[in-house]
Amino acid sequence: MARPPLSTDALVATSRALLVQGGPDAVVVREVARRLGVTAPALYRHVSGRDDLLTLLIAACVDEVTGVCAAAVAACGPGDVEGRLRGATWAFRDWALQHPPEFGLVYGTPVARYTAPENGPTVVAMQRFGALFGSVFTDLLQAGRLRTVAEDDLDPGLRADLTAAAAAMGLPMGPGELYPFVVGWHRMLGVVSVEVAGHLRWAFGNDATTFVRDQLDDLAADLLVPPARALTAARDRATSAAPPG
Amino acid sequence: MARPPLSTDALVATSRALLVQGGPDAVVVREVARRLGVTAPALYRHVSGRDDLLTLLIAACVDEVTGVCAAAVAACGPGDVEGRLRGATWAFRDWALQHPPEFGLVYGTPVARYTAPENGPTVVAMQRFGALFGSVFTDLLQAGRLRTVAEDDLDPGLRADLTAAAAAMGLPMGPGELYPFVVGWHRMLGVVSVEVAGHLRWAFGNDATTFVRDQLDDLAADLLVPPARALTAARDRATSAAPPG
DNA sequence: GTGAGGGGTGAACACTGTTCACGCACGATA
DNA sequence: TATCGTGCGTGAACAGTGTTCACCCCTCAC
Repeated sequence: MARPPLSTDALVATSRALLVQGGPDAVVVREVARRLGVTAPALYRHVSGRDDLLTLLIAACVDEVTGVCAAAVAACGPGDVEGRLRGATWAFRDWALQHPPEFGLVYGTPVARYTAPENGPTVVAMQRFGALFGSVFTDLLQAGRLRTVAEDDLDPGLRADLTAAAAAMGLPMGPGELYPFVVGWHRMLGVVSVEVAGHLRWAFGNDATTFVRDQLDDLAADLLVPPARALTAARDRATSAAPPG
Repeated sequence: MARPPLSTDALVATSRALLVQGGPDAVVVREVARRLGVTAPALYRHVSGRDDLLTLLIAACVDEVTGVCAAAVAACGPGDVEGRLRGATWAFRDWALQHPPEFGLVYGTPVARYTAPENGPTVVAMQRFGALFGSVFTDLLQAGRLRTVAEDDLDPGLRADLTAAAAAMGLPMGPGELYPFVVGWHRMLGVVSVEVAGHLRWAFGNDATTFVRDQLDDLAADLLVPPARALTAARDRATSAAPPG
């Protein structure tokens, strides 16, 4: 009886099922093999070891969360830059809450002894994810809705880091414009991490949704310029960049 | 040759050394025993298993971080309530950054398959930790420096949760007064978690200190009432609580 | 002196990741 | 057609893990 060949997708799906069921320690080479109707050494023909399995799994999860965030962004009207930010943020939080083991694997405490391969699938997946949020913020910037920071107000070391980071990511942003992007990423990831890890249970039991929504709303309020002022801000940008005439 | 008896402290210290050196997976019963000049089954006379070892280790780490935060609080002048908040916050962040494995064990992604024993040493240690920050916030409140929120502005479910939580912790605070406490804890833990986990490296390499200081300063600014206004706020509280006469 | 028990020992069991020699079945080639 | 090479599987094995078991020794109380 011909067995269909082991596909990478099947390896990842099986590993993920184990991860969901029992945490990272439960993704065990022999069990993955067993579920695929095969013995453990067979997996080593397709994957270099358990770490490689985790690498593929992490990359798949990052791709998935990138997908749901991208869908939320795409669902917004063409001019609704604020909706894109809020949609992507909430999509990220929802995915995290619905997939705690996967979230923990990707964004939680680094897995012991595991280090992602340089320029491997995980880092390119992470770059795609970063690019998505980068596009949301560049849209905000172009619409004049991003509350930027004056370069002179930035600590010189910070300014240098931000300039380098923007260049590395290929984002058309100055340091004072990348700053709110980093703040947004940092605070959003923090808010979601703490919720998913359950460190709010002492206050809100098993459902901190309304509190977390408040927190993410506050974050958006800190990052965004209200639409009214945005008009003049956008005009200012336009006139300073290319004087009319 | 008489061997000194195995002390719990020795078990914890040895386990912690292994944790620091190689992450949670490296705290291995046989190796702990080996380093104590004993075989593995001997440990089971003092500890019920590996989970018990982790429980003791987590509790010890929580006690340690509680200690450094308490020291920072104690170092402030008697009236310096703002200094207490900033000192405790920064002490927490410093401890976390200097002890990433311990921080990850305590505040990171929950360890797979490990669940803290109900009312065990870890939860009482956590309660001591919570009580310390609770005292900082009650001091802020009494000094009129805490930016509270009006009860009517709180979602009813949120208000109920906060009321219950304040009662459970024995804090003399209404829901609108506990709210900034929860916000402070949530955002501080998020900020520190993300930094320690290294999820800021893409922007700041290995030293995000100045950025994180900015973030914690912003948090303090959101939580605190400036001293000038605090005078009138404190007077308002005093008069409404106990009219002079 | 004798019994009780705290606290150690080696052996064993069922797991884990990983490697090794082996073998089967296929397609290309002489 | 006969033969080779190779992709892909197998069972056995090794070193390591947490944990339990029967055993034993040393000390202390009576």
